Amino acid sequence: METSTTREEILSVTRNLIQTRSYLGFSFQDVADQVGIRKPSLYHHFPTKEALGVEVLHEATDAFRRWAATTSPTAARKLSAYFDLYRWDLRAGSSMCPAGALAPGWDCIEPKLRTAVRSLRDEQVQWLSRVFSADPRSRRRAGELAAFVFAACQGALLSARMTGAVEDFDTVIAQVRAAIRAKRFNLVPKEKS
Amino acid sequence: METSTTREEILSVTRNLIQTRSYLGFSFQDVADQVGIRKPSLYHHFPTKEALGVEVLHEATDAFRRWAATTSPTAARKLSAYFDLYRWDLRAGSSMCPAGALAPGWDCIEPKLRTAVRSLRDEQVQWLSRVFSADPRSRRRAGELAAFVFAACQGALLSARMTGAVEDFDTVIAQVRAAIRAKRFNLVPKEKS
DNA sequence: GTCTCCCTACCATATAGTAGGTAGGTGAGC
DNA sequence: GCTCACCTACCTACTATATGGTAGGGAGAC
Repeated sequence: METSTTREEILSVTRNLIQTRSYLGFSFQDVADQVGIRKPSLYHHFPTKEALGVEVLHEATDAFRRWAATTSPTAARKLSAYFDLYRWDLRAGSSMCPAGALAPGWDCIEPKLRTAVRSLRDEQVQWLSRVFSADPRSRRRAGELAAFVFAACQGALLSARMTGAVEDFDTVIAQVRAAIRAKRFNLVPKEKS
Repeated sequence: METSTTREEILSVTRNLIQTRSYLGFSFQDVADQVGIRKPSLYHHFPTKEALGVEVLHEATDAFRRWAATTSPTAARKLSAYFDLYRWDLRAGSSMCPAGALAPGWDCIEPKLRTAVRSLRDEQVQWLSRVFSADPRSRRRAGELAAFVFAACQGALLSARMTGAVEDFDTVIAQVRAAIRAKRFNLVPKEKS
C-alpha cells in the first residue's frame, strides 16, 4: 500500500500546480522538486506530461462523482454543498478548478486533455441538471440552470483569482443564490443578512 | 501613420494569441511569425514579453473605456451591449477575455501583469456598477450586481470555451438576464421565447 | 549624420523526453 | 538455503529543441 504513495503524491502535487499555475505554467521539474524525486523518475509513473495532466483531470472527475454520490438529500442542500466545494475545496481566491485552469489555453493543449476537461464539466453540469430536475419548480429549465450555475461558479472563481479575495467569490455566489431564490424555485436557503 | 502599423499589428496579433492560447501558451516566435517579421525585431517595439503583455492589457482597458463612453443611453441597452461585447468581440466559444485568460496562471505571472489584469477587471466592474446605480431599483445592490455580471460573463466565456459552442454562452447569458429581470430591476429587455 | 526599423547570428537556460544503470524485493526451481 | 530471473522504483547523464533575450550591422528617410 505504501508503494502507491509516490504516484498519488505526484498526482496531488500536479493537481495543485495546475490549479495555481495552469497546465502550461508548470514543468516536470516543478513536480519532481515538490515530490522530492528526480525528474526522470516521474516517467516511471507517467509516460508523458499530457498523460499526467489527463490523469489529474480523470481523478478530479472521479472525485466529484464520489462526492456527488454521498451528499445531502434535499436539492437546496445539494446546491449549497456544491457552492462550498468551490469555496473550500477549490480554495476560491487562490486557486482554480482544474477544468477552468485549462480552458484559456485551449488552442494549444492536446485533444485528450480537451476531452478530459469536457468530461469534468459534463459531470458537474449533468449532476446539477439532475438536482434541478428533482424539483418540479425548476424541472422545465433544469439544463439551462445547470449550465448557468456551473458557469457562474467558474466565473466567480476566475474573478476572485484576479483580486485574490475570497470575499469576491462570496459576493458573486450570494447573487447566484438570490437569483435562484427570486425565481421562487425555493432551492436556496435564505441567508442571514 | 504607416510607421505605427507594425506596432499595432504586433499588439493585435498578441492579443489574439493571448485570447486563444493564454499568456503562457504563446512565444515571441509565434508573434513574429504571424506578424511576418523576425523575432529580434519585436524587441525594437517592446523590451520584454512582459511589457508586450502589459501593453495588450492596457490597450484592452482603454478600448473598453472608449467603448463604454459611447454606448446606448438606457441602462437596459447598456447591459445588452455589454453582453454583445462578450458574445461578438470576444468571440464566445473560441476565445477568452484577455484578463480571464491570465487569471488561471496567476502564480507564475509577473506583478505588472497582475496589476494590468486587475485594471481591466476594475474598469468593467466599475462601469457596470455605474450602470446599476443609474436605476433606483438596483442602486442598493449596484456593486454586488456588477461583480455578479462580470463573473457570470467570464464564466460563460470559460464554459463555452470548453464546449466550443457559442450556444452555451447564450444559454448562460439568458439565465443572467432572466435573473436580473426576475428581481424586477427591469434592466434587461424581455427576450422572445 | 543620425534615427527608425528591421536583419543575421548568437547565448544561456529550460523544456519534454531518452538511455542505460543500480539497489532492493519477490517468487520459482532445486 | 541458494541461485537465478524478473520486477519496481529510482538514479545519473544526456539529447534535441524552444525559450526569452542580446550584439551588432545594414538600408532607407529626414
